[in-house]
Amino acid sequence: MARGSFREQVLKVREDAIVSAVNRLLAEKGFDLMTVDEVAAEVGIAKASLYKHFPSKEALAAAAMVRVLQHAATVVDQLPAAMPAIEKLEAVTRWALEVQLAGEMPTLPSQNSTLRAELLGSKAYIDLLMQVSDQLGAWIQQAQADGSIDPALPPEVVLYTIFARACDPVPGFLKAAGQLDDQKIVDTVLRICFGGLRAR
Amino acid sequence: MARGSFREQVLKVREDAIVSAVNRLLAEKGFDLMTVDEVAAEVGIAKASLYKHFPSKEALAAAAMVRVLQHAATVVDQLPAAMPAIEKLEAVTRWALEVQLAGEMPTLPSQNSTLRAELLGSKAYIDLLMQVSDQLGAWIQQAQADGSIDPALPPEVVLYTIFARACDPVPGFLKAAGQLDDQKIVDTVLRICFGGLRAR
DNA sequence: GTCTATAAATCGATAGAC
DNA sequence: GTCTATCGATTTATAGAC
Repeated sequence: MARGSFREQVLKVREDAIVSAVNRLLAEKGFDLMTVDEVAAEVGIAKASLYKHFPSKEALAAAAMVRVLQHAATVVDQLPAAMPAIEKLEAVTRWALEVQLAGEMPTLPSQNSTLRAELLGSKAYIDLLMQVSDQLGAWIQQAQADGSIDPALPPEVVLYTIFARACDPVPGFLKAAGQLDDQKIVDTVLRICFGGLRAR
Repeated sequence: MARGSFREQVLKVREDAIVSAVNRLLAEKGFDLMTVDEVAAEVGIAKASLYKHFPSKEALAAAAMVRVLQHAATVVDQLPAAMPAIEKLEAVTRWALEVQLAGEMPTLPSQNSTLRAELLGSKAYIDLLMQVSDQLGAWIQQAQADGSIDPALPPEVVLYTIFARACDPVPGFLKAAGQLDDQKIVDTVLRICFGGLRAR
């Protein structure tokens, strides 16, 4: 029925607005310093209303992580199939650095056990994480086979190193220092990640 | 007078114990999740007594950061003068990775403004930070001059990249994954930092 | 200086009216 | 579902006795 569908759409739009606010606040101050009051204020609704949509602060954070993983999965899917594996890996890493530098990459503390439990209990999160990890893992294998990535490196170290660019503090520090523009920061950090500090 | 000196020593030992507890807790759960109650409990004194030694939670964290910087300064000072600059940089980075992997590297959130103010207001912290940064900066300049570090990289990016190894999440994830022992983790992360992911 | 006890503020979460 | 108002728990920090 059209009326119900419309109301569902309104609900969807509101929840999108909530997740956007959570995403921004997570990127800006992290999970611990983000308060539910702030989220409600940014969306422009009462805190109690917020809890009608999401049952807990952890669920809010999980929703933001699911959405950023959806973005990542889209980026991964839309890379040209003909592109060499190493370039695909660089492209995804570049995307993560750009999102982070734009202040739109949500960051979660890996120590918080309550939050960990919520994430591990979210099927959407786990599925997306595995989907992205599997695709990156296949490219890493290819890149090591064709000799573009050092075959001596354990593949999971390569994967973690790429994932870690999403929460690398270096781009933020460089931006705060103000000497380099965003483009140069992304280029340099990407270059160091794949090429290392040593000269070639 | 001996009596006063003795009591001062007792005080010093107690404050060392406090800073050690703070150091461990900061490494384990970070600033936000560390509570002053926990610190007091770990030291075995009442919270009010703790506040007689340090005026705030931020001051506790700053004291831990000063001590780890003192350690870093010692490590930097004791490297053989004849060692090539690039090897000195690698040695310092290795030390930071080992300390972090041992769960003894205190980590602070860079977003917390109250904490930032406390650190920037601590002369001991600023002096040590500049001392270590200057020494590393000189080595970076040497290494770029002799061609062992890519001269195209902005020196401050190299410095930040090395500093960031102290809070790199990759070693912890690899340890949690359980596939590699500590030695191998440090070697691999160090190799990636200086050599990059790409094959040579 | 160390303790017990508590103040003061914040935060996650909920009750209940509409 | 949205609101106002508030609970209950936690946390930083302090008062005051010894």
